[in-house]
Amino acid sequence: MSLRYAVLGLLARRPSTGYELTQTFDRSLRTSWHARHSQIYPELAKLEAADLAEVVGRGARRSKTYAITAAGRAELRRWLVEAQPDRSQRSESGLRLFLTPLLDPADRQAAYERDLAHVEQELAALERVLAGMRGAAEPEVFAPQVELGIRVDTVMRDWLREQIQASSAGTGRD
Amino acid sequence: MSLRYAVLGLLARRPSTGYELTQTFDRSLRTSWHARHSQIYPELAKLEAADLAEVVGRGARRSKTYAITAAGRAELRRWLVEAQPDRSQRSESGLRLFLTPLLDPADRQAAYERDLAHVEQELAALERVLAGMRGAAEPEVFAPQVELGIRVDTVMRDWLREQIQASSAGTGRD
DNA sequence: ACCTTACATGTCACAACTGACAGGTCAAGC
DNA sequence: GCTTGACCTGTCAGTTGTGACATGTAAGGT
Repeated sequence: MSLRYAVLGLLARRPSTGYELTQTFDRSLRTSWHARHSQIYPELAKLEAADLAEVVGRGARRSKTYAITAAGRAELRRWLVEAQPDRSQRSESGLRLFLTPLLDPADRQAAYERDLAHVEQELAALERVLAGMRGAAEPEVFAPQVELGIRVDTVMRDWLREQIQASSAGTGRD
Repeated sequence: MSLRYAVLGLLARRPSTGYELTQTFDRSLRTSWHARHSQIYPELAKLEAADLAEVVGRGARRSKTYAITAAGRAELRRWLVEAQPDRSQRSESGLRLFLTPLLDPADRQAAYERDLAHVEQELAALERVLAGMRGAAEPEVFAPQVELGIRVDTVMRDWLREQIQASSAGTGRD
C-alpha cells in the first residue's frame, strides 16, 4: 500500500500531473520509494475512484492535473500517524555493500570506488537542492529531510574512503 | 534477480538450511533486502536446479543444508563486480520520514519520537553485534559493515533529536 | 502423558512491480 | 515543411513478493 501513500503525499505538496509525479519519483523519491509511470497512472485512477484525489484541470497534450481531496488528506494523515511502520527495506546497493567483503581485495577495491563515485555525485546534487531551498522565497519545510540525506551520504563517503585506504594499505606496496 | 544473489551471498559465508537463511534475512538483511521463507525455499530449489547451490547434508526434522557451488561463487562474483547496480530503493520508513513535514506539529512530534525510539533500539543491537565480533577468535570481515550501520543510525538519531527539539521549541511553552 | 514452543519445509491465490509496447502532442531548430 | 526531442498517458504479459494455509518434528516443562 506504500505506493498509494507516496502518490498521495506528493499530491499533498501540490497538484500535479502523472508525468510530473513520475519525475518526482525519479528525482526525489528514488531513495525511499521507487515507482515507474506504469504504476503511477493506474494508481492515480484508483485514487480518483476512491475519492482520495480528483482531476482539477486538463492542459495541453491530454494532461490531467490531480489534486488531493479532503478525504485523501485524512487518509494520508491516518497512515502516517496510526499505521504501524514496516521497517523492512529493499535496496540492491545496500545488499551489494553488505556482500562486498566476500570479494578478493582487488575486486573489493573497485566496488568501493564505484560506490564512492556515485555517493559523491549524489552528495553534490543534494547540496545544490539545499542551496536552492535557502534561496527560495517561502521557507521550505522539507529542508531538514535534505539535510539528513546530506549527513547520511557524508557518513557513507567517509566510510568508503576509509575502506579504500585500508584496503590499498593491505594489498599495495606496503 | 537480487533475491538470488542475496541467498547466494549468505551461502557463500557458510552452508545453511532454508530456515537459517530465513532468520538471517530477518536479522541481518532486513535493512537491505527483505524476504520471507515462502520466497527463500523456492529460490533454493531454483539455485540447486541451476547448479549454483547443492544439498550437502540432511539433518533432523527433514532439514536440508545447502552450500554454494564453484559455479555459484563465480556467478555471485560476476554480479558483484560486473552488473551495473540498480540504485533505486524501497523503504516504507524512508517514505514516511520524507512525508512527515506534511503533518501538523503535534503529529509530527509523535512520528519523530516513534522513529527515535526505534533507531535507538537498532543502534543498541548493532553495538552488541560489533562487541560480539571484537570478542570472536577469527577476525570478522563484516565488521566494517556493522560499523557503517552504527554511523548511519547515529546520524539518524541525532537528526531526529534535533527535529524533536526544534519542533517542541516552536509549539511548546516557548 | 500432555502441552507448548521452536524448528523446519513447502504451496498457492493474490497483489505489486517491471519492461516493453503503443499512441499521440507541442515547441524549437534547420 | 520537416525532424528531433521533450511532453504526456495509457496497457499488458510476465516476474517478484505477500500472507495464509498446510504439515509435521523434536525438546522441555508440568
